[in-house]
Amino acid sequence: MLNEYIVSLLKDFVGFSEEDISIPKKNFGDISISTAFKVAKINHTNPLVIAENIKEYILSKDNVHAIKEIKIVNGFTNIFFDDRFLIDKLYKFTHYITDKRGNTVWIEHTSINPNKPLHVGQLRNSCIGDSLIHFYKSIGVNDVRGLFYFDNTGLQVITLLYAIIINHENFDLEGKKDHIAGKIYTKISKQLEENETLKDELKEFAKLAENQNHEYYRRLMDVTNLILLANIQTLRDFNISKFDIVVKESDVYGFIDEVFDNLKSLGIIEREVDGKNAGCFVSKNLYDNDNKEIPDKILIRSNNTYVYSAKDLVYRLLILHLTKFSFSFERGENNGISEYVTTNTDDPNKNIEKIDTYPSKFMLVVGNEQSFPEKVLSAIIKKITDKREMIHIGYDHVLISKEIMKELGFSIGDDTKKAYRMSGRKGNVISADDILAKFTEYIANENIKNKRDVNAEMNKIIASNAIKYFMLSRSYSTPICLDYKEVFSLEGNSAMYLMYAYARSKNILNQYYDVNSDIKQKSNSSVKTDNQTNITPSEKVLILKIFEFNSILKNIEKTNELNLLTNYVFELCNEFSSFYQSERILGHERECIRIKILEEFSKVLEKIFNIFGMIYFDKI
RNA sequence: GCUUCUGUAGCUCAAUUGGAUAGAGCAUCAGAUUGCGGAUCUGAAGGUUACAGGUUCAAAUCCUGUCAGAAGCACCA
Repeated sequence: MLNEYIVSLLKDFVGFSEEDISIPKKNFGDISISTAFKVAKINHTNPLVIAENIKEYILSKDNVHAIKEIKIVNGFTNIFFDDRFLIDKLYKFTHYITDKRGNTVWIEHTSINPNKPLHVGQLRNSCIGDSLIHFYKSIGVNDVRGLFYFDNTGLQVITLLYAIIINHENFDLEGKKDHIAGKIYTKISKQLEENETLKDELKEFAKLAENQNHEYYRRLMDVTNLILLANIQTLRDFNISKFDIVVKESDVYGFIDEVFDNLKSLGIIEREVDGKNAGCFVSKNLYDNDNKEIPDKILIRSNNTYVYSAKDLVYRLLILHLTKFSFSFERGENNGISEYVTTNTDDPNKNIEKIDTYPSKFMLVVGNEQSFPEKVLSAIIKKITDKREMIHIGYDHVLISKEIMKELGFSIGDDTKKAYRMSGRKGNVISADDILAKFTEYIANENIKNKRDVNAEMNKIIASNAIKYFMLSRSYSTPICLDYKEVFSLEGNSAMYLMYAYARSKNILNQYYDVNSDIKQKSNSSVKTDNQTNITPSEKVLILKIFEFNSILKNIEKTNELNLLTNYVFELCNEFSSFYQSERILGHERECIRIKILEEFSKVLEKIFNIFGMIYFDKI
């Protein structure tokens, strides 16, 4: 909005670039330009002189008199806009749309090992991934898809199956299958730690369960599918359901030999003749984005078996259309999971399809501890082609607090640690279901205490919003220490605060619409236009904050950091709250413009709620 | 041991990616309100950005060193 106008004036000014524009923290100006410093550095001149030049330049180009005043402070060029210009922009306000609409952005998140309930750490992953999907859609990218990797093979799930079949653990109990599986898995893990011979038996069992023609394999598929459905149900409770493509690990196996033969012939991986990796196929001579050498990574062991990353690589190459092979997908929503699910059958009765597009931008949301194998895979792909932009969204762990550990029944002793890592084997895990149930109950009690009339369904939605918002409001590199006190906070920068602000603005707007019901039908703007030529200081603060939305969206497109948006929306609601508290809106002589401000405010808020996948209400 | 990341108010986190006077929320204190040591509102206090140097108009941010913490470096999955 405002930035665009300044860019249009300054685009031919030598040394100017769009990044020089920023919104100052205090009342230095409506927007601020720092170009003078850059130019001064190159020319070895005084920045104050350059800033004066910029000022004169802008004023000479400003034919519509949009600018009221320009102040030079410490070398910054600070611009104050004319009220009429701001009002005009308010009535024409539209949200940022990217110029990369034709891009294909595929985002993979929440890869699941189906042997336990989804835990809060994975929930962080889901929240980030799902919100990024909504984000890219909201800025107008046409082809955005959510990918989901389903890890239904490997030792973890086979261990679970062993417990069910050989140890006769009851998987058919009433209840959510992921929770039943989690309990069985924790139990067998303890037994495995204590009993060495059990490990050998498990290895023998694994050979049978990996054989696709064996009964155990079919059973494995059945069990893991049931757990997957339970995991998906959990995500749906958090309003996370935008999965377009599901890739089952079991369907990757069919391609692995041929894809790797290809990689060998291309020289991407080489057999090591001597040294500690003798006999293995390794990736060599890879460089990361900073051109630093990446250590060799074994992909095929000396006994000709594949490591885990190998499967990952094959999956990635197929989905990115970098081999001559491609997945077959079963099409349709009837599987209860997503639009496309991989399959290895060629049953003519089923709706089998190929996907003939691939992403120009592939984003993977995965914990920071995975950054090494991820670097290897990205580097291999970069070696094959530079036509795929690979982005790794790494985030830090979700830890649990001492108090919660105690509550779960772990003896801490005089341990000085403040936070603990979760471990499925030990069973000190907080599942997403548990925290949602606990918080829902907490909200319900709060609402009874405050005599609010809120139904059970709403309590659950409020709880889910709050947890998601909490997860998203931290920058990715910050480890989250889970403590009920913090997650359950309904004050400050929390979802509850935003929902209240929204309900307040909606309340005023609805009252206005009731009185002025004729306006909505007559024109596409729902507000009477008036000839206001000035704005008050408190209005101006809120208007400028609303305009800032677009630069935030632009910035997120560049950095993918969603907490920029949580920070922004909190500040926005703060500005709204103080405006609401100090100024009258309905019945005031400035009613029209103030209603228009509220309309734009609530539109921005709605868009942000949608990005975060938060359900919102007109009334709370 | 090597690599990477992190270190900001008592606590939990921000800081437009090198910008102006480092900001919020809890907690604390002082007022206001009232059947409350509770709830709400207003305000205040709280900082040598782990430490020591360096780079420049400008450093929490970049470079070097030291200290502290976390993760990764498997023929594990």
